[in-house]
Amino acid sequence: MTAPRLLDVAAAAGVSRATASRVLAGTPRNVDPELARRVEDAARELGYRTNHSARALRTGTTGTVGVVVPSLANPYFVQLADAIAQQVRAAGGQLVVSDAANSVEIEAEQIETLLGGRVDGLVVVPVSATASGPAVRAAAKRAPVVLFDRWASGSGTVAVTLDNAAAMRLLLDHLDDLGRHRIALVAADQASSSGAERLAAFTAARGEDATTVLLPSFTTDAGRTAGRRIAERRAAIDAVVCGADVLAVGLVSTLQRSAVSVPGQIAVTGFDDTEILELLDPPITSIRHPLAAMAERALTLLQSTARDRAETVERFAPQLVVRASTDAAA
Amino acid sequence: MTAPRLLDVAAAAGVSRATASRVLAGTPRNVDPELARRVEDAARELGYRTNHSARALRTGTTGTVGVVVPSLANPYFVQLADAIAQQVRAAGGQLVVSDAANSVEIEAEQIETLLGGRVDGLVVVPVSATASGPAVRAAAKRAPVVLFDRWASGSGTVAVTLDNAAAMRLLLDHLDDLGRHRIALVAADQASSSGAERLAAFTAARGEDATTVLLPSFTTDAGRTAGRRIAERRAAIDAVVCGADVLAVGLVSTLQRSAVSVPGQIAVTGFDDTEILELLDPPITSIRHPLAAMAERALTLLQSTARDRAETVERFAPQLVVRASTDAAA
DNA sequence: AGAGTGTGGGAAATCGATCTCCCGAGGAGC
DNA sequence: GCTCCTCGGGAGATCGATTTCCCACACTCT
Repeated sequence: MTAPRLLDVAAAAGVSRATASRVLAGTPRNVDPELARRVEDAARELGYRTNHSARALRTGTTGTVGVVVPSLANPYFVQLADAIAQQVRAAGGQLVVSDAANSVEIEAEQIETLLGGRVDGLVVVPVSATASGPAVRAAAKRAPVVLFDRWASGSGTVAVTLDNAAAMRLLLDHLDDLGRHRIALVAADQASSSGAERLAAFTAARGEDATTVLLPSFTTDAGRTAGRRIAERRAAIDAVVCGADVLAVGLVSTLQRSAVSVPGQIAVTGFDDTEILELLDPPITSIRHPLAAMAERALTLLQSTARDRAETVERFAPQLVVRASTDAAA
Repeated sequence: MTAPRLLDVAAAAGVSRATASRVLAGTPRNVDPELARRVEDAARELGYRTNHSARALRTGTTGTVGVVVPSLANPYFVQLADAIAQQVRAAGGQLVVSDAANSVEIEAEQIETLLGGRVDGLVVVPVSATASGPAVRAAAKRAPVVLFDRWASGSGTVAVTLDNAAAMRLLLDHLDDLGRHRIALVAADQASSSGAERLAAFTAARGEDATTVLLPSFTTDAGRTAGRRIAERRAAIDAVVCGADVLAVGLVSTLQRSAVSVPGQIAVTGFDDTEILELLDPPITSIRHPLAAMAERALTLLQSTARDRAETVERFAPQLVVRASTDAAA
């Protein structure tokens, strides 16, 4: 009762292993349709499944892609990983996801494990724009690597990201249109490229002395802290742009607790358009990433073995999703 | 510049491939310490990495475990998968996670993909206590399978779960101790074993005519709906037990919006102790699963090839985590 | 009819690590 | 001093699919 091998299928169909392989693996080689049918029938009858280890050994590819994200506790990264998983599966592969626990060291370990393991390529959402570079660069020598959502300097690798500057402009213009001009930014994780870019874009648009609250990490708890500070200055502010949804959720709940109405007194926006936005009343305006398109592009880049591609950053267009936290009519 | 093979290491160390393999793979066979050192040095120097495809082909095991969860949109399942990932990595393996999108059909597909793929064993959190059985049973013929967190009848497989009845008792006793006796249950997904068990335990304790609100799915939105219904009956109720944290979150936010104070007028408990509990004020009392211990047990079961083990359910003891949603002093 | 062209399909090498023999050397026992 | 045993370690088979030759046959063209 051992599993049937290609040899068994070939024998049952009365052909050689070579022919059976050509038929089942779909090698672009002409095979007599009659033989092909016999092989397929035999395979079906025997319940044949190709042995991936053997194929991997012979072809040198595993059909598995690895992803390293900063933290799976942030639902945005879960969504992101899911978008990549969709693409990978559509291509008949598997995805292995690792969590870097927001630590550059653990990130390096995870990258190492995945590479030492059995992946054809790696998609990395780097924890830090500076400190993640070396590990990624080292990894890129051993397998194709693409950065995703964030870049890391010194990585020597392409990055597929959102156009954060454009996103910030969308948000600010939207708030301006609503007559909100005293806008504060609540930003986190300046060490990440996305955090830094969002802050930079905000500062560029509103000037150095616009109110900003900088937090260490993209967590809801940090959003709470920000909420307290914003509540104190409620008189001077009529809108808050948050650098991440998780921040916005914490912020809104804290504001409401302080009897600040949203969007009545202060409008709030998030960033990333995760599902947790629906946790609160009101639902929160946010920026949607074109994750499917980005994931597709990332996988295309992984496959094109152009490993000498320069350290470039591709930016995808964001989309503004208006909800009641900025426009009560929405 | 091709990757070094075991042969190269053996040559560099002046030994045979067999010896090099014994040293590097740690086969329990005595090897001269001097030779072992030479092999290790050579391996390090050459930057040797064992080719997992070759090893997998030869040994017939891949070192990869697959997990299928009902939905990664529910943070509890993300935590659960993470707990399993920890254990698997500790054992030097990899984890592949799949999302069944709360559908029995997609679940069957994912199981099929993982098995066809390259996993040594499968951990499944079945979507349905009845409908998931056949797919699991079929899978169990091809590879070791362990159910996790929920069981499925007809699966012919062991399940490692929480003792939901005990958990419900913990919650009800806690509420009783606080003087809350008019308790309602908000439950979801009766098709899952956990949903059904929680409802059954509640009914057993409080009687058939205790207030229950049944919802189709474990989502925050469902929690909102429940919130509206509970708010209507606020006079008759002083506590609500939710069958899942995501429900509690939606419920609390809706109650508060309806000017029902928590825990003042109505105490609320969750289930699963996920991190989103901290999203709201007040933090929500919940039940913590001993996920690490459960994951460890599940992997032990996977490894013991006792595939003829009967269809049994192992239940782990829950832990009550008291927070301000029931006891404002907490 | 013979040479040239093309096409389907088989035999055997190959991927790299592991594992089963089996041999040789050194030590113990009588 | 000889036999037996133990233990380290090497040669080669093996896992199963892919892929590279290369042969054989059929058909066309001169």
